[in-house]
Amino acid sequence: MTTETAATRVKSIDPRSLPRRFDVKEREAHWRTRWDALGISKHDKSAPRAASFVIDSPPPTASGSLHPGHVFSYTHQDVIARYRRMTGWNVVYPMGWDDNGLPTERRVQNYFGVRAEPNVPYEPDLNVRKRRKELGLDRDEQLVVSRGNFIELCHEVTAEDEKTYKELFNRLGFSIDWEEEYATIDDRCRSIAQRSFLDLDERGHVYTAELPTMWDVDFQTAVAQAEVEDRPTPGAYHDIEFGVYEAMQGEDGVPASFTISTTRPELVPACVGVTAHPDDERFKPLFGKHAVTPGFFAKVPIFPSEKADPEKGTGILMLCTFGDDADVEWWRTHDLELRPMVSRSGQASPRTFVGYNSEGAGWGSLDPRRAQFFYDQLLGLRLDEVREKIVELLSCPGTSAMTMLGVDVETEPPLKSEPRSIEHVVRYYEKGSTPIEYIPSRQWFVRLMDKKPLLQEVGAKVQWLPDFMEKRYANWTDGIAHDWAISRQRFFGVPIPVWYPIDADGEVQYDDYIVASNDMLPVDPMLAPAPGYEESQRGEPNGFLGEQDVFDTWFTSSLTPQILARWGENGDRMANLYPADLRPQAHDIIRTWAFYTIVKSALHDGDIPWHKAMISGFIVDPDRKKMSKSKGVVVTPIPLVNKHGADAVRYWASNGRPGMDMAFDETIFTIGSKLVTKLYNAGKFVLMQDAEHGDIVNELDRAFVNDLRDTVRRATDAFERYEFALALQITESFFWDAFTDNYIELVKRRARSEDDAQGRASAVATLRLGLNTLLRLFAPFVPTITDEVWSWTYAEETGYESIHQAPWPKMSADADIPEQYQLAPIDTPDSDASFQTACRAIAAVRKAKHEAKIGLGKPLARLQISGTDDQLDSLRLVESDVADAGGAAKIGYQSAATEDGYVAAVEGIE
RNA sequence: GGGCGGUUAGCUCAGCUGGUUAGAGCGCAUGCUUCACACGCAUGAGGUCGGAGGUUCGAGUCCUCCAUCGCCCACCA
Repeated sequence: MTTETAATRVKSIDPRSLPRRFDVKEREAHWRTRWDALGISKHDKSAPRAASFVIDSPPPTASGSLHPGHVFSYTHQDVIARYRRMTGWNVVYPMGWDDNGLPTERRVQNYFGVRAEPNVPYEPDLNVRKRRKELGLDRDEQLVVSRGNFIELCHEVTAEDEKTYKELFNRLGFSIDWEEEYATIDDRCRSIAQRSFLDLDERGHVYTAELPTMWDVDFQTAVAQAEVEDRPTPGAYHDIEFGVYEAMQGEDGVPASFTISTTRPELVPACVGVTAHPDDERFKPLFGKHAVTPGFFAKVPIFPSEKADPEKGTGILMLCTFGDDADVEWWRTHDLELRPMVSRSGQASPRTFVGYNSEGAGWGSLDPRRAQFFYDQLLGLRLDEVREKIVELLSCPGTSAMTMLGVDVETEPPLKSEPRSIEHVVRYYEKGSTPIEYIPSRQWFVRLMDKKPLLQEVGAKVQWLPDFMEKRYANWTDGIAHDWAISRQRFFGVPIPVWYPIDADGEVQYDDYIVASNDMLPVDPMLAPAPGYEESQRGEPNGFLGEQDVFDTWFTSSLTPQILARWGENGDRMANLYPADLRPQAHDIIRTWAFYTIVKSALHDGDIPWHKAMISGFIVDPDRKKMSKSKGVVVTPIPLVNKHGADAVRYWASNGRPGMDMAFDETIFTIGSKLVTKLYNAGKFVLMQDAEHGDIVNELDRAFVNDLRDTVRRATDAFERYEFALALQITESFFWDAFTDNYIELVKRRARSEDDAQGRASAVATLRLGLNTLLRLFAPFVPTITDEVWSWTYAEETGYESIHQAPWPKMSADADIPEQYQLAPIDTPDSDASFQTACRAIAAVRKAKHEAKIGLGKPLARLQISGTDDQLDSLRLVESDVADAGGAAKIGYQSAATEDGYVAAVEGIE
């Protein structure tokens, strides 16, 4: 762009004609439109990798609620993006929506009152509200719809939710390139997620298996380790007596019974073993023997295990299918029976008991008839109901294992005492409300347990900002205890692109699964037949079965760098955009988003997904609790923007340093507003000084420019280290203290002087250079007000219609900017400190005037300043400006021996 | 129990690789309608830098221990 063409479009205006107040809302709307028209957020698609700065921005969960944390971390990204653009980078700043997954499904369920069932047929043009009315459904009754109809409703809801986010992002002036918008459920992302699966399959990193999997019984889906959280939950210890089989057989020296202590009595029917610590003298005689469970009379092995804690409960415990992680581990290592009693919906499933000598399937019992009688009372009950019922049953002497000793023995109930209430920590799915169960089910997994060294190595190649965040990643990676369960029994997600052959006997051959070919993507195996089959063969012998599960949403969102770079598509841009430069994100999702993204890039190409990860903190309540978790008032961002304006909100967010949590404190918004006002007024004042400008020759001016140069250098250094909050602070303090409070006050008379043409021209030039430079330093933070002031004259003078197209101030000669706004080095051999000298002297004058109760603006009859001889020599260089600013005609000098700095003595005019 | 981070003026936070009397903003007190700005300007009060040891000529800054707050992980019988 040249000055000539720009000048025809941008006309300077007279600052005197500007309104007294800056109308924030009106001008912000104006500038948003302007930036769109100028295309400041667009990137050059032909630019080579080395010229581009690629931001792997986080796609928000569209159905999640907006909170100040979004404003906080997304502002950080935008500040970096704007800075990088000004420093000449081809910034690629996309935005996506993470819309698939459970949050959306849950919102649809609540919003429309529907539930999807896999085998319900699709209905075109279904009007849910009308249908509910027709059926006369109550508010809390769910309408059952097909998978296809449910997905349609999900799309409807996410489209609305995305609008809300987009509005906020636009209101805040984020310089997102909306041409690079994507949604994790769209065709492109579905293809890339499925392509990722095909590639992992080809490399042997995925497998399917029927394994005990963490399961949420409400949502009826598998969950991954990263989605699990611990919650303190009330529970109760139940002391339950088990019999000892060998004692019943008359063996000597073996106790007849022992008592375990459990918080999960409902799992007694699923008991498959008993264990205690090998060194525990109390139970040594029991090892190698067998226990008999109360009520169900199963004969289960008793074995020693180092993992049992003698201090806990009674020191001896029962193992079930499956109470927790440890049960799964013991089941695997000790070759125990499998007795799953919990259904996928969290109820007691139908089970048959058989005698130990019987043929066929069933659970072995020493007394199958009685076991079945008791178990049938539990059938179909939810686990919490099962617990109550079991407690009731075990309170009857008839359930005692001791009854197996013989009819003559006087027996007592197996429940030895009233349950003892405790609070313990229980695993929950983070979005669920019922504890996790371990349920054997067929799932897909990505092998991680053998990849830890690779993941550590790749994670270490990423530069983490701040650097200690790397330890969080390393910690999590080190603590991985399971492979990644990637299949979810949900609807609104990316289908897993596999089919299973069905043999002639109608058996599904899960291990011989058929994967889609690359040219089929995206594909839904529930709708499309497997390669080589006809749709008519679906579900038939010698036919195929389509996988009905979808991927975990992280499976797709972990591919955001590849999605931007269109990995494997027509128009693949991997060479130009991959790996990305910067991954900005919050620290709570290091274990998920950052971790899985590294998993993907490490497994696909053995390398990093991005060079740097900039981790932002949280917004916390004044009481230091995570805001999203607090029970207090939820602050939504749009009203904040309405109240304070985008620049002020951005100012607030910019004060948060990477990695540091920030308390939500509304006074910071006020400070931001004040800065905006000050920039407006200082801009008006400086540009009103419209005498001709000339060379910067005056001593004070040259020293000021040197300090300005120093500010630019420090702010730039801070930005290069991603310490934008520091850059802002450096700029702000120079603007406020040095520029408006001191420099402007020192030269405002000279800038209008009638008799010092050279000094006047120097002051005007310096004022304009100072404002021009400071505006550019502020531009990434407060884009509206800086562009507003820029537009008054700088747009025309420089040819940059928007400040956001202008270059960042450089310390060396800069051909991109008119000479009068360059910060070329200034040779000031003996007066580097002149500006500081003048500031200190004028401060002394102000203090003296204050103490003498003379108004600051009042003229002085006499002004005397004392200091050491050196100090006075230095002051002489800037004498006239200091005298002017102090309101005196001249300065009297008084030599002082002590180095207390300048001290002024003043006399007012009568 | 393990890891990480914080603990500096009433409040929110800066203090880089250790170096003179520890900084900012808000709040507070006092004064000023100075022709850009009262969403302003000026002046001032206010801190034994969580505690205890140690290294050093010298520590808010380094080391050790402790306390406390937060986050993540482990603990789930």
